[in-house]
Amino acid sequence: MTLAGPGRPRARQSTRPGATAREEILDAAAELFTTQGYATTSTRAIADAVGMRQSSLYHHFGTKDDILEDLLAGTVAEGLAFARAVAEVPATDEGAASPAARLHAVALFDGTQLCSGRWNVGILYHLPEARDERFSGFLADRAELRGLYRNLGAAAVPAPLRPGDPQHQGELAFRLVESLVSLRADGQVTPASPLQVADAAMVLCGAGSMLGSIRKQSLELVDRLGRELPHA
Amino acid sequence: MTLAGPGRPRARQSTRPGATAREEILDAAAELFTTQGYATTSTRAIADAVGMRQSSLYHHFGTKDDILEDLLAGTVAEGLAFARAVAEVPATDEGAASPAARLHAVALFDGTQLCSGRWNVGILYHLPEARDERFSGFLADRAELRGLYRNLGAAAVPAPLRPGDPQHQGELAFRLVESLVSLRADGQVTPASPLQVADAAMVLCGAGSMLGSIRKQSLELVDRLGRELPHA
DNA sequence: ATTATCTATAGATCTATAGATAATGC
DNA sequence: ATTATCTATAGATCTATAGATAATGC
Repeated sequence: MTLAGPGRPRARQSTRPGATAREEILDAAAELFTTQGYATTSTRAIADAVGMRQSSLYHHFGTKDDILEDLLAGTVAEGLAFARAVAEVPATDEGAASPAARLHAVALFDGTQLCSGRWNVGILYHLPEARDERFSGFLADRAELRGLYRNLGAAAVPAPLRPGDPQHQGELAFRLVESLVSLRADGQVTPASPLQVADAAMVLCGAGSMLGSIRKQSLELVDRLGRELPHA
Repeated sequence: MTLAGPGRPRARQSTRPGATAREEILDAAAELFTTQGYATTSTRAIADAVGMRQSSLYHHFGTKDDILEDLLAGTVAEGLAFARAVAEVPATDEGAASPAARLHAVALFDGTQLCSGRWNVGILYHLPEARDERFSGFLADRAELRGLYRNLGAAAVPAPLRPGDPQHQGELAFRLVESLVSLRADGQVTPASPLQVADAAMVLCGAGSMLGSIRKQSLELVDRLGRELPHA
């Protein structure tokens, strides 16, 4: 393995996935940020993990913050797009999208995403740094997603079961899905976890007895709308 | 306000709560670690917040890690002590401690703690740094607490309602309680939140219809055992 | 000319230690 | 003598920039 000389385009034989150097950097950063934290991870550590020099990172990203911003954006974008699509499905064709089934579908889609990536990127939400105004784009997306959960919850739960805040169950559903992040961090996720969590959200909404039909509608929604999503 | 000269014991007139310098440091560190993160918070920033010099911190703590360790220990200790006590309450006196009521009580106690401190210290669990082996004492306590939730859940849920992992509902209850941390971080906690979450855990355990009597037993447990706890 | 890398480094931290100083308590 | 503070600093980072170099593509 010949060392790349100055200026010579690096021989891209890294074991790290990614078609471009930029993607390799994002993958390495995802690994390091999620396992060691943002401030603790130096740009040098990222560069080492990719096999380039620290300063070379700056050809691909303006600042270290830009790397985190990119990762954060990547984690909500698809889930938000799916939730928007679900919220807009017309309710009136052959009854194929009850409010409860919509919420189930959103939870299932989100949960599956949180459990399936190479790294547990959902953990980035929990970084204190992520709450900074620098990342307001990400924060706005996440707030919008949370709002969609709340609205779906309000529509799904029959009025007598929701005293006080009508969006309470939706909020809990959102949090339950996000808890997959901690579950995964503790090594407790199984392939069944996303479905279990989506089901649990239904139970919280008082729809536990209708799980059979809800699941069927939900899977159909995930299948149909998931395919239509612009893929990253 | 005269500046303290070298060696002169600092005039302790800080607005920060704490009878001793050590407690003031812990309070300042709790504020900064929870809002800005661990690595991002310099020992200088902590010292400034307390009104002393950076190096003076090292009279009270050996290293920066020791400060975090102290805070982490403080956040689980009481909850774990309570959960242990609840698990050991004899079940046979006048039926005053059904498994469901025990789980409810533990969730309610924990949740109340997570929502009530001056700072949202539960967020420290989410710091990637906290998962490091350096803090194995804290990690072991937290794992034990999680185990107690799981056992209580298994005892509370009637067998036909728990296919697969018998401790699944207990695990979800644990996560639901912890989600109060994120809820609080997003400014969504109300005084009712801990009870709502404990109730939700009951619904997940299929005990929603017995909430009335469970709540009554739970409050009694919290009241009685909470008073007996060695107070920090 | 453009792209992707390199070497070298400025400038700003940050943690922890060494040693001085003054008040307190015996 | 002990305690709690201070000043000063060593030594190790860390981020981002400047400028050189070589391959590529027009």
